[in-house]
Amino acid sequence: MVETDKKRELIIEGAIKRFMHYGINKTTMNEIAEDLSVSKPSLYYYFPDKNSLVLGVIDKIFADYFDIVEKDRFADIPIIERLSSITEVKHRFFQKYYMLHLSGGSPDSSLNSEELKTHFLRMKKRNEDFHAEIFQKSIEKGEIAPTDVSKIAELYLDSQAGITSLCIMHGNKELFPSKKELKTMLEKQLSLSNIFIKGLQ
Amino acid sequence: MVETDKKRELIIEGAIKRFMHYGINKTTMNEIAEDLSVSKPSLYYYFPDKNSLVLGVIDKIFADYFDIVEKDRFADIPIIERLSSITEVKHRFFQKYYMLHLSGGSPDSSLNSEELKTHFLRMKKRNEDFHAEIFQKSIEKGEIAPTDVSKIAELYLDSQAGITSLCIMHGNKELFPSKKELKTMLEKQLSLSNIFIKGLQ
DNA sequence: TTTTGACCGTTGGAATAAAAAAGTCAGAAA
DNA sequence: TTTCTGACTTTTTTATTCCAACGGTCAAAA
Repeated sequence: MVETDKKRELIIEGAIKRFMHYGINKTTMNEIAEDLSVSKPSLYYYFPDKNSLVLGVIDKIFADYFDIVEKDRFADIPIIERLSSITEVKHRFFQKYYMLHLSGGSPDSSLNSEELKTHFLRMKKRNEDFHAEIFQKSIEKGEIAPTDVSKIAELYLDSQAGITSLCIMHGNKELFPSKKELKTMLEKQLSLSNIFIKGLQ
Repeated sequence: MVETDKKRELIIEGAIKRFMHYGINKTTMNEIAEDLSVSKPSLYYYFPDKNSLVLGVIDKIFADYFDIVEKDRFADIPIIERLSSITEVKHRFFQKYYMLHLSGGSPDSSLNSEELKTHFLRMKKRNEDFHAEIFQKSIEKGEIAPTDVSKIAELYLDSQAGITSLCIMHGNKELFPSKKELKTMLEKQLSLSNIFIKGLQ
């Protein structure tokens, strides 16, 4: 069983490599199989369908994200620095996995299953809870005034995601946002984050 | 000449009615002409092409918007109330002209000419200048701390537009956002606006 | 100056065919 | 028994064709 999990991990990593370069829709199960020097049915032995594989990929990416941002969960860091560092992590992930279009709410996929959507909502919820906790701790430290941390966390994340969304929409219709756009996007997110926190004091 | 302008106005108003209901792409020049009980070449006598007509329509809508929001430009109103009322006006326009997809940066149009884009940028700039002025006056009144009002106006408007953008993207893939989505969108924009202003104090 | 019927070149959407992808299965290999 | 595969079927995507409908023009009438 542990061998099986290892294989699943290997497949997911292989899939990620392809997805990062060509996106989910432009990557076929055959290509993933060939990369790993196995047959397509082998893939289907470990994943019942492409959807499940995509789900596995997304799970791994989010797990990596949460691993990083939750690392100093209990460290005593001013909330402004805390959120800035999270924004930068998110920015790295955004660039790295841009081709998967994870920021659009649903990934680059006609495999636009309900399963995937609910999964996304779970991730969003987890991120909101995580941020709510940050706000809660900050309130207890007296950095910011007491509020409904759930609501505020949602609003904060929406305001940040909104900037990303704008960047994607207004972007040149190229495949990839330019370095310059990415830079101004990050700057805006950091500025907005700082003003937001200040507004909660 | 003043007669010509009147006719142009009439055509624009007729076009707006169709655009509001069916969007720009799904409205034909013939339909607009028939609505006004004239022939298609008559339209082309007043507007060289559909692009120009669309441009006229957009100009009118934005003129209406600026007429309303700039009305109490010199009134002594607290900035929070000021921006709230602007947000609500914008919200009304967003709903009313939703089918034209003016919020997406470029309108619902394969007529996606450069002319149109630059025009949009001009409108955006004007709105930014207008908001910068509001921030500037607010600084002079001592409501908020001095800052780079241009930068702040841009960031403020991006944060608001970002929420709209999210609402459009995440929305059910229906033609029109639901009443509920619209309501939460407005609430988020108002909350964010208030926090933003507080963050500038 | 303004308006029109008749006309032309282009385009976008429906329909179809062709290609490629997802997914299955009986059976072999380990 | 668990893992894997070649050969297969079914579904989806892409390419192609075609035609109505659209944007746009023009000579001539009002």
